[in-house]
Amino acid sequence: MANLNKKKFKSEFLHTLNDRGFIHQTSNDDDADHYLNSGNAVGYIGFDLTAKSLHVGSLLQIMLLKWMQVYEHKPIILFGGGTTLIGDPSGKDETRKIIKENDISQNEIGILKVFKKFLNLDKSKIIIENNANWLKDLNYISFLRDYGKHFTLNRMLTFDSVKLRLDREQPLTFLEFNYMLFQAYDYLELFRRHGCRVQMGGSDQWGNIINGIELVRRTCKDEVYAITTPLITTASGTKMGKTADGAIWLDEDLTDPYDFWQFWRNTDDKDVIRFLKLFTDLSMEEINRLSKLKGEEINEAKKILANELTKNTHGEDTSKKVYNSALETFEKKVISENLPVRILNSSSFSNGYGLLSILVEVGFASSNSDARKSIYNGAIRLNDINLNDPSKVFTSEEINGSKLSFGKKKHLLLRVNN
RNA sequence: GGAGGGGUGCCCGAGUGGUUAAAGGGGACGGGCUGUAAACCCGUUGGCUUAGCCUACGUUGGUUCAAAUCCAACCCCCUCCA
Repeated sequence: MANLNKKKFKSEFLHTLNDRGFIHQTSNDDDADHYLNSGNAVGYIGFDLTAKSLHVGSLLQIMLLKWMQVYEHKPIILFGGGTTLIGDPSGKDETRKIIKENDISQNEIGILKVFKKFLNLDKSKIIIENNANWLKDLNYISFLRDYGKHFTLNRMLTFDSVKLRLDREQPLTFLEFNYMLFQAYDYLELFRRHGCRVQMGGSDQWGNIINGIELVRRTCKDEVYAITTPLITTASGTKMGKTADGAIWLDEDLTDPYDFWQFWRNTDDKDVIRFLKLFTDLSMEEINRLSKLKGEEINEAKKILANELTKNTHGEDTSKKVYNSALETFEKKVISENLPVRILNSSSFSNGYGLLSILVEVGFASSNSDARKSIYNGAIRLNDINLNDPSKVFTSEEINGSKLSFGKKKHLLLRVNN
């Protein structure tokens, strides 16, 4: 692979991607650059339908599609309605749970909702496909005869997705082993149907994509390309987008916009500039300016990161609101009316509002024991006053409208519902 | 099908009859210091009506005053042989 940092791309699309740190590997980059320079290129990214929405781990791929639209290429969103029935073994060290077909179609609806926030879904600007359309009715024998003959086990066994399982002594079923054939076939279908010549994806998709390129080459004698993005980890080495409370979703019903904003605000110093390049569309000039900030000033860049992302994901009004609540809570140190509200149902607290029960109810503790431990650790405050008596019982008046805090960063407004 | 090795808490990994809710490390969370950062120091990390009790070391039975530790059967994984 060429040294991409020094590489000059002619196409604006690849140039921008390279500048902003999106590119991990490309296949045949001179030809790909030429193709993407000619305007109206077609490129796709596949999305599994394994969850009811997308989280920030998918944001990088969404941004790729967005940059395609910016440079007037035509992106394809490929929903893996068919492949999700199998489960991609890439990067997984254990077999995926089998997902029901009904859930898969529900998931598609939720995921489409996310794309609507970031992309222009007008039919002239984007193609939305679902590989169930061609995979579900495939004839096994003819598929094997037509396409299976292009794949050798010798080669398939060398792919990382396979090796990982074998090395870790985890089972890899034949079902999953077939996944890569289907993804290769997807690329072929999209090439035939839409002239698609670019497939993008995370670096763990490299093997799958290369298989597709190979299949197109063998069956159509034509050249298509791969672009993979680096695996985004935080400075502390963890996978992007996971917190103790689970994934950070791009859906306000799954992750409160307040928490979404806080997630970005809490970015490690060393990650801020990289994330601004990857996850926002701020100009490089602006980002370069921010990269000169030092020490405490970096907090300004973090706020911009959080504001931009919240704006793009949840809209301008919501972004302003959660920004204000952060200012009030962390800088003015007042009880912000804009904090996430948790309603306590009076019927569940007929014996008074016991502290342990409240903590479990709002999700600050997983059990009463867990709540006790947090109290012991000095993590719990009500209106900024430390609570250290696990047997404390409040009246509804004491609780209603109060701010309950877990640690320094998690704050909720309590409301009592009669 | 045969021979051997192995299945321990979120993960890795000690533990071969009692003082083991289970060493150690990692991760995570909390406290301190800070800048809602990093690093560092300290604490927590099965559940409950918490000075006590209950459930736990692949599953099910058994031996024993006492089992993660011994025995039997079963399930799963790995290696070598067929």
